[in-house]
Amino acid sequence: MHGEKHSVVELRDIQTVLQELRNAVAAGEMIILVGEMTVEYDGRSFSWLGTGERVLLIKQDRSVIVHRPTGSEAVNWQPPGSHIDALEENSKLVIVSSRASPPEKLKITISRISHFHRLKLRDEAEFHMHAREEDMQQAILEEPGLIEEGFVIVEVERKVLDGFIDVLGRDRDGRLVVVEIKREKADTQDIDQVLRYSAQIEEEFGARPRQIVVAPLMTAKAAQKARMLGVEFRRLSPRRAQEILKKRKGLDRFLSGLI
Amino acid sequence: MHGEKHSVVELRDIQTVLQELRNAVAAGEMIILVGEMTVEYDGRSFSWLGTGERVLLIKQDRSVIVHRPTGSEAVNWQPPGSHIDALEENSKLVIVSSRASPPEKLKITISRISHFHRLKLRDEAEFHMHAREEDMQQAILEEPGLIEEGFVIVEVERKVLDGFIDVLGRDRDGRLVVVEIKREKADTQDIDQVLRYSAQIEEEFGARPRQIVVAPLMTAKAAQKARMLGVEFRRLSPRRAQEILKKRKGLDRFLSGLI
DNA sequence: GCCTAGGTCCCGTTT
DNA sequence: AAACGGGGCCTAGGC
Repeated sequence: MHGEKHSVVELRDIQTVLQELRNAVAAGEMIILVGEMTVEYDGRSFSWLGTGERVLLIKQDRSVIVHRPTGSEAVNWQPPGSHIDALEENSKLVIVSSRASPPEKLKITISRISHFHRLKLRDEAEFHMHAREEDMQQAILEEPGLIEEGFVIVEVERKVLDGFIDVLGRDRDGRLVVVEIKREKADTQDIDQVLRYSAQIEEEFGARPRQIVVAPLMTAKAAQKARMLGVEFRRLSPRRAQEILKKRKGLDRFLSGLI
Repeated sequence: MHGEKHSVVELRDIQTVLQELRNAVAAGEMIILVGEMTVEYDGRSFSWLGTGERVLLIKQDRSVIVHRPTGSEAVNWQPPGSHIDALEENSKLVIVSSRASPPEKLKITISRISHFHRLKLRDEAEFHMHAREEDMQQAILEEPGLIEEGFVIVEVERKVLDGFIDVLGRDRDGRLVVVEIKREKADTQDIDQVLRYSAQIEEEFGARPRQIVVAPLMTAKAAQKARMLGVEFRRLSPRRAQEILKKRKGLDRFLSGLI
């Protein structure tokens, strides 16, 4: 770690911890603090968490995260860029993180510290994620036949009044098709959504489009609703979409190698 | 901290770290590890994160969390209860967390360790949160007049085909009222939702109910849609609901003190 | 700033 | 297990 410092500090050195904390925040360092604390939040809602032992992270972008000893989610947090204050109050270390918009404040009152680290972490790596809805969309753009023989793309992410149509296309008969893509099991709301979009396309183009939901599965209720309302279903999993894209990429490389 | 152990371990002691890790997991202790690592995830989607310095938490319930030096969200994680394996691979420490349903696997390959802690944290505190939608509902139940003079509750969380009606009531004229509560700004989908529920109530009771959306605000489009379709709006913020509840609680305490 | 949608969302609750 | 909705959701993208 570059310029790394670390130290274990007793709470009686509260002024030392305060100084370390302020210096670390000013220097854009990360802080890991383990200890006994209470946490209050006041903002979009408000919450109270009584005394217990937790892990506090203050990151290099001044985001603040409090983790309890169980659960994959942080119990309290403050997003990056917030203002951080540290002070002594009744012989306790108090950290206040606040931001103006939306107005919210996180107050952490620390009564015992068992670990305190300052660190400057270097992490320039890119994060790549695949098998998302976007990959399914991309696969359909590259192979419109996934929808059906003769399907052609008209527009992607077309804005309608209150949302975006994943794919707007035409079938072999020239009829408009509103396509809604779901990475996971499609539910009744997804059926509602494609119908909402379809109604707006109908109003605009003067002809009723077909509606197709693309997903690996549908809930039983969604399937029933879809049948009743004439919404069609095409099975496609994000995983298969990803495989299709990989194959095409390999093919592209091969073809460009030939030139 | 009770039974606390901590140690800073060099990666050359990889077998020692392995043993510490396994013992800690077996003992239900929490691990904090800071170091250089790559992270692969394969499951509901898949992701790749190249080498960089991060903070790894393995919690007492075997949830796994990887934090980068910025951002309030973890970059990779695995939920509580997963199975954790630790092994040596090409002179690196590899931690694999996996679960069967849904099938997913997180592989963390650690090439350098700068901090390693085992800790048993005690945290029995209850977490309380207020000013949520539930508080708004509760306030309406205790003071139906918040909806309007003469409003009475008929049923709460009534199940309809694809959802639950927050509050079903009757106005002073005995007409049914479908109430939909939103903690934040209500949007067009919320208008659709209350109309969908209302249609089902109409079918069941044979009379068209009124529809009321309770929220602190509405988006402009939602307001327009509501006006067009006869959906009414009552302004109520979660904050005010919470204050009303607090006042009533104080009053209850006062009255019970009188008995 | 508002609005909209995706996410390995997580989490609780109920069937 | 599946389904459903809330959440301080967070985050990204458009306008």
